Amino acid sequence: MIRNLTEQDKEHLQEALVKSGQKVTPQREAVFTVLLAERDHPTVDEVFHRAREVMPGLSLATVYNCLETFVGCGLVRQVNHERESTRYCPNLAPHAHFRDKATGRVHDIELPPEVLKSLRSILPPGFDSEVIEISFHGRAQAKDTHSN
Amino acid sequence: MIRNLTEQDKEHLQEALVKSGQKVTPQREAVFTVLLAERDHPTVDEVFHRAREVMPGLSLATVYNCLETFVGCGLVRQVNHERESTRYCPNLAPHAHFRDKATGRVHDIELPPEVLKSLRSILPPGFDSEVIEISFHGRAQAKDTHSN
DNA sequence: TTGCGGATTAGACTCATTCTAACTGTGTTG
DNA sequence: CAACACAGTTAGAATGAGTCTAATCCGCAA
Repeated sequence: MIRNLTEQDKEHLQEALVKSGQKVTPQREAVFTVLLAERDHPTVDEVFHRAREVMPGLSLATVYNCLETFVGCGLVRQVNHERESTRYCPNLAPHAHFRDKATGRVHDIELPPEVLKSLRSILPPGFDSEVIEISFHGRAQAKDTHSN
Repeated sequence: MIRNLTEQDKEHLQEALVKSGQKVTPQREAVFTVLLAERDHPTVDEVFHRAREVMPGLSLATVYNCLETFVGCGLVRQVNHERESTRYCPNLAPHAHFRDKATGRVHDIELPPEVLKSLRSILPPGFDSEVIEISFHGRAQAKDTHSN
């Protein structure tokens, strides 16, 4: 179910947008709401269909635009797996992704700072990395209350 | 320059193909040769153009087929970065990839077993991963004699 | 020599994403 | 108030990596 944004979420959205010189619009609120409602790493198309239930005139192009904007101002992360459609994830804490071979679902895997550090340490001198992406692919028999 | 396969490389190719019930063909040899000649993680298109210099009639579809076959029998790995074209890499040792923001080049980063182990350890029970992909994205001032 | 099956081929097709050009809505300036 | 600027939105066209299809090729076995 898509519920409304909490005051806190709204502030978060507004702050991030305004900080990077952009506006809060109904479409952006709708898309952001969808992302927070079900943290299951939806594709653009999934976001589009969910958001349409709330805002029927919304166009696919706008969903692409909104998501790009959010990525640009650090509100959400893109998750790519092989060449499948890009998915979006509002979890900003450093984490890895696990993609279930059987269901296709993506699960967040917590990434302890010391593991992150050991990863950074394998880079030879002269290599300076801003982004590290870690993705597992395999099977999960998890009961999965929440795919996050 | 594209030089011929060494005897060892040929055996490697033949063994892997035959083991999974497939044949050595001139096209497969040509594509494999290209991959080994310059280990710069070429895209399908790049492989196609390089291989054509040696085998002008070669078709793009065949290059796709060959590469898929090689991946299937464990001769090469696919490397994906965001939604860019898939690249191919004949380095089978466990390693991470570093993608240079400035040049777009992909460098292999050695992955020590203990780091790999610590990565595996972050998976909650019930998660069983066959493949781990690690990719860095940033800047490298490396002198780069060899992008491998 | 005929037939079988895997491999190759050109070209059509798919589909996520990007681009384009028109339009909207809001705020600003004269 | 009218004209304008301008970010955001929109529908639909365009792009391009990858896949599919159907015809052909080729080596080998009967």
